[in-house]
Amino acid sequence: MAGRTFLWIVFYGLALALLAGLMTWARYRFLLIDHTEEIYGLIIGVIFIGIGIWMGLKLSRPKTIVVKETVVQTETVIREIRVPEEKTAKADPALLEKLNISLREQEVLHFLAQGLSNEEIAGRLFVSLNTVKTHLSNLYFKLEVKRRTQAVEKARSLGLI
Amino acid sequence: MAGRTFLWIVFYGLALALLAGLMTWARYRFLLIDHTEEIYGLIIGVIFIGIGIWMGLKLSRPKTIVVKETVVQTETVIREIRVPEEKTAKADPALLEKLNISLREQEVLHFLAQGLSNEEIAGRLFVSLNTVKTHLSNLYFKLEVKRRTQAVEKARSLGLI
DNA sequence: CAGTAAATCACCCGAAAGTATGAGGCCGGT
DNA sequence: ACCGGCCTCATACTTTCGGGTGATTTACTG
Repeated sequence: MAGRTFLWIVFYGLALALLAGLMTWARYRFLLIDHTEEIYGLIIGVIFIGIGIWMGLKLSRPKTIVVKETVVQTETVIREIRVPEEKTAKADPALLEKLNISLREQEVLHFLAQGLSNEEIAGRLFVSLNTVKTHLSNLYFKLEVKRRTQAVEKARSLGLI
Repeated sequence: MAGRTFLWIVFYGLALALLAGLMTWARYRFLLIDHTEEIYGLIIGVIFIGIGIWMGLKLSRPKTIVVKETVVQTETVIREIRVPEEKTAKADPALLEKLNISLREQEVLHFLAQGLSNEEIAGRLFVSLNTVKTHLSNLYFKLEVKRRTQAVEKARSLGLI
């Protein structure tokens, strides 16, 4: 993702230059107006923060996950590290598929089992609280449970955790 | 989500306020200088580029997700080590005493781990909902957790379950 | 290209969970 | 007899969850 980030920075620079030019132009254009600078500062601020946020969201989207041996990726995976397994070591392959549990849902489930709140999960996954809720709802449905605690129990008993 | 969006808005406001302040300051500070606006532009650019980059990095920070025993990450190598968290195996005797967990609390914990709701636990123990809540509160305090899911996790890692 | 699935997010609303505080009864030890 | 721990319950209030609905974007597939 480094390359992409770099590109974005370049893009940023260009945009900045453009805006600087715009400001200079505006200076002569609207010389009479009073709080020109503040206004343009605000506009620029808004625009740039907007760009920043949008950018961040864009960048954070592509997730890479490894399930079992399979690497599912949307972006570049630079390195993989294998952490020696201790236990667990079972039941994932067809089970997940059978239950139709998506990647995102797995991630949510994972954090759920750690006792994180929805808010915290949202933070970890860089998505909104509402999104987490949606994933959870779907997860509950697929696991046929009603509460998060039950979901954890079920997942545990199924070896999903 | 309301929460996060709200945060962003606040952040927005703060950033803009900061900017406005900076500009006002700069205005008096460099009143004599000619290219004031360019300087503003520069400052603004720097600040917001900073913000943008920070956001970009934060949001695109190599996330490491552990599914099963495998860790994948993008970019920088940050090792995520799964510590078995004590894994005290069994340990009930002295541990319970050490944690000062009473009988009733143990029972509640037991049902908690099954994914029962407070209402259901109250039903099983033939006490009121409020009583269950009280037990839970005390339990949370003794386990140093905030939520039921965490309590279950902790109890599990401590071998209380 | 239409259809579908996944992922994202929002808003509303009611239910469940959790916090804080107080209080009364019971029991064992000093 | 008093104290402290445990169990019980209540009231009041805040926060978090979960359900329901709808919408958009992206990507894959027939």
